[in-house]
Amino acid sequence: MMFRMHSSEQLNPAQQTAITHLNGPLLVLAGAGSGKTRVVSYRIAQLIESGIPPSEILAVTFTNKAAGEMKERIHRLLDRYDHPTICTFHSLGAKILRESIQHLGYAPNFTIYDEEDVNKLIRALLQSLDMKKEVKRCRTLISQAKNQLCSPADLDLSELPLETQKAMPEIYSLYLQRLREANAVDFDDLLFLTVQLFQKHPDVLEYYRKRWPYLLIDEYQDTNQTQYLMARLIVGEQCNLFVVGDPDQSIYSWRGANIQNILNFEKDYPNAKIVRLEQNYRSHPNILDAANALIAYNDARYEKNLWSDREPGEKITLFIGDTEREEANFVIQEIERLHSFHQIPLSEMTIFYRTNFQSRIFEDYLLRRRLPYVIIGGISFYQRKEIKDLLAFLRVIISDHDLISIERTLNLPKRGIGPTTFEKMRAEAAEQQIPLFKLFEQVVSGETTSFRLSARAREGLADYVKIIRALRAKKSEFSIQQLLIETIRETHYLDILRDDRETFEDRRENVSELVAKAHEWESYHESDELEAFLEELSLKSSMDEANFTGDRINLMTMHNGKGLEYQTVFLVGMEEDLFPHANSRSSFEAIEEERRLCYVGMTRAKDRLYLTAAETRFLWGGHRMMRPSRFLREIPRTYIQRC
DNA sequence: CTGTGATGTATTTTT
DNA sequence: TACATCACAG
Repeated sequence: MMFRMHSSEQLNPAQQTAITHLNGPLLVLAGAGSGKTRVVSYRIAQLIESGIPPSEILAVTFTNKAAGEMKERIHRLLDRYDHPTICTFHSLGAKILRESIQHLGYAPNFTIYDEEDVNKLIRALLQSLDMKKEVKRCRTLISQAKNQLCSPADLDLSELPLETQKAMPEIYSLYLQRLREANAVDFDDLLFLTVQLFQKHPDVLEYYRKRWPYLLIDEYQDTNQTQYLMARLIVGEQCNLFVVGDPDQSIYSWRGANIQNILNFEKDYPNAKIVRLEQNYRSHPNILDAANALIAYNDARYEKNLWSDREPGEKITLFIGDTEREEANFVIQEIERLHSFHQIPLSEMTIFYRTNFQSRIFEDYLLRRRLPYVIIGGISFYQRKEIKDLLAFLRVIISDHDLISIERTLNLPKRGIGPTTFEKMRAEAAEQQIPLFKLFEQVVSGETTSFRLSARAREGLADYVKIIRALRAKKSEFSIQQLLIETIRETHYLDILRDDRETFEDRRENVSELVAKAHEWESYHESDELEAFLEELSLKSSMDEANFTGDRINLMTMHNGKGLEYQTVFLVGMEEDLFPHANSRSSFEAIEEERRLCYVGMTRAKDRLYLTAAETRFLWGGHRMMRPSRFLREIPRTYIQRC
């Protein structure tokens, strides 16, 4: 092995086997804390050392954070080489579509719609069908259809009201039509359309097969049907597929992840090799054995025996308070105690909860005790209204088609153009088969007279068109940052914000942060491609924006905790209907997934684990009696001390 | 079209 | 509890 390895990073035999694997399919079953990221990075380095050009290697992750960490590791190992492609599934889809989407009849400057955009689109569409209550359900159904690569007709609609069942096919096709009209794709399309592209155009597929003969996939247990097929298509007959995952950490089935993908790997790839990483380098045996005992209650899994050769460590502390206030108070006291008597840094302690709303009470107590903390996840910077507004302007600068961004910006500031007028113009543009913005220009110039507008609306529209045109004219000579500043000035955006005096200061700060970010992006990327900038931002999640620096207590959902580790972990709200969540009660599979989530939470802890609950809790607008979570019963008493 | 106030209803997890 | 949506008036 030519690349340098730190002596502290000696490899065990199983890791060694995985890393030196060269061709053909390999599944690495990597238990929690077994050195998974290290194995993937070393394997990439090993491939390169053995003469494979870095450009022929593609490594796919689920989060930008994981991709970033992997890149960093590889750069450390092999700084003198070109880098392989390391990205998330979604950005891979975006990259491929950016290059080749014209084969599917879209323009390459397509916009990526996020959840909010999609909601707006569906709402508008359901309004015309007089079923606006079903927005959420329709969105989920459409998303499921795309994630499972089936038409909505193949979905199980039996649970739904009859009306919805009947309307679904129409809604779906209308939805697809609107997206095309807007030259936009949704999140699921980044994968769905990529697979369609591969299936309909074998020559295009062939190109990508040759480009990346070596494919690695991290967190394979979280792949959905579309991702599964995408991988299958890319690896082709050669099948140099290296996947890493842990079925016990599959926690995204609600987003379409299919745990069978990893459980059936040997069947899908008949000559597959399997390597098990069972030594855990993270946790004390007490914690690990407790987690093992819990997860053993699940049926759908590979048997495995994760072990650790560390000292047994402390027992898990269980605390059940009378109320959620008492629970929070206990947690904060323990944090203070560990911090001052055991010198445990605040940043090495974390509070994990099942649902976001639970963070509030802990925030209250942390604030009261003046302890620094950070909530990871939650609303992302890029989901804030003021940020979305400004980015929507930038999108309109790029695209004539983008319905949602036009709708969003058209009335900023107020121009007397409401939903009715907007819908009229949208329909007219669709009728004439021209981009919406083109129609605006025609209306303003008097070319189109097929419908009338109020004088105020006409004036407003003229103003809007003038502003967008002016900004477009400046696009090529201005940097992104300058363009952003110009947008803010032209639209008097700060004045718009000033209308709400409560939030003005915060929002103005966010706006200047965005301007700063644009500048930062440009200096880092040596590119002033507005399109690339916007694409990167639309694929950012709240997790990517999370700031882990500084000595602060981290608070987050258990889902967000995956992939992290802390010296001390507090798993709070261990109560039936909260965890496992009430919505999982009815299904056996759903309960198993909750149990896996608990397993993930527990195995984040290196030295200390606390499980806490409350007997009564303010929930659903009233005080409710809570029963302890079944998971508490499933963990053998020998590992637990009651406090 | 816009702004206000009241009423209702939802709180899982998110790339 | 808190926010979103809705109805109504200006």
